[in-house]
Amino acid sequence: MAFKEKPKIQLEDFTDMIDFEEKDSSTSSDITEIAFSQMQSFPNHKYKLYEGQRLQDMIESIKEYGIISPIILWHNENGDYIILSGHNRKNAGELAGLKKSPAVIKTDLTFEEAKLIVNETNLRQRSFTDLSHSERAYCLSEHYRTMKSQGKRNDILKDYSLNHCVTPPSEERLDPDDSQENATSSLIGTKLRTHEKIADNYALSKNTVARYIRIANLNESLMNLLDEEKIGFYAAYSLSFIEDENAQKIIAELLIRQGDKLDMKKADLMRYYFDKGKLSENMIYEILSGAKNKKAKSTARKPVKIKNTVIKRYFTANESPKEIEETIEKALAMYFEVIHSKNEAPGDDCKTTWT
DNA sequence: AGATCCTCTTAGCTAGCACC
DNA sequence: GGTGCTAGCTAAGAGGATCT
Repeated sequence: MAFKEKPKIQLEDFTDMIDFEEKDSSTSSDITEIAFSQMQSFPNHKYKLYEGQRLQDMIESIKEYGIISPIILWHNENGDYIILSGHNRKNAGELAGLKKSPAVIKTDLTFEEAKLIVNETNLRQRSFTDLSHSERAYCLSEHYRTMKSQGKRNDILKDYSLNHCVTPPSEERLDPDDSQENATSSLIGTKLRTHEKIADNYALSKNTVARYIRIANLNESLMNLLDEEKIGFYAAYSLSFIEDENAQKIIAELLIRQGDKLDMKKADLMRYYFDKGKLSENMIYEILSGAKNKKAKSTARKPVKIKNTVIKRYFTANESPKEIEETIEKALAMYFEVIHSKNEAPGDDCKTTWT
């Protein structure tokens, strides 16, 4: 599929993506009726369709009232009608026995713009916390990539908002006085701290955003296992460093076959052996089965712990850990000074023994 | 920016103890 | 011996701080 190149627009932050200011009058927005058979899913659509009660409710609603909110379609250069917003409505509509749906047809979009609309409309229908880990990873990595590459399209989102009677998540995003700010962003100094800006938008820490973006590197099978909680979030993060398609495939297959949950320890171990170039299929099997459960001994000294009963013997409850640490350090300095002076003392052969 | 380290919280497990 | 409570330990999950 060939996508047209459009001049790049710099994007400062998330508010830029959902600026409702009408800027592009070349895009048609009339509502028309399109047969479901003509509609195609967006390529690599990562958002899962409703299931269970939610789907049933949607089908019942469509049977009673029909599809009230038009599906947004992208009529691309190949003449295809690609769904930007409305995968669930199409699915439920078909199950309700309908053959067609009202639709808003969009033309003159780049693939990146289309993808941006898919992400944003999905986020407006469902809150971020409702999304599965894989959907969050996809959404954040796309958001990150878009902010890095820049570009936006506001008119479609305006249409979407009008057609769906959606209140934007934040007043700030719709503030008409803010239009200049929300429009194409300035060219200087706005690409810094991308993770932090994204983190602010989703109420996450920047580290969590970075972890989700890494997790987006996992293959589909591992993503599904993550969503099914067969892999912990942090275990998935460790696996994301295993940037080998075949290794990821083997891990997923073995996990599915064994039906076990992959914990952080095993995931860390796999990453460790991958980094050393020793993560063979056999090694993966051994790690998952528990036969291989320890990294090679580290040469780094392990931290020394002092039991609470010892601490209580020498320190009061008022003394902070820092004060205790300082006192222990001074005591050790005195101890080694005594040892040193005794060893140096002339004619003194006997060494002090400490028990 | 990305990776790693460190710290805090929580849950699960175990040992020790008192009581019946 | 069985039961219940408590304290202590460990590992995992989560997020902030720091390093490269």
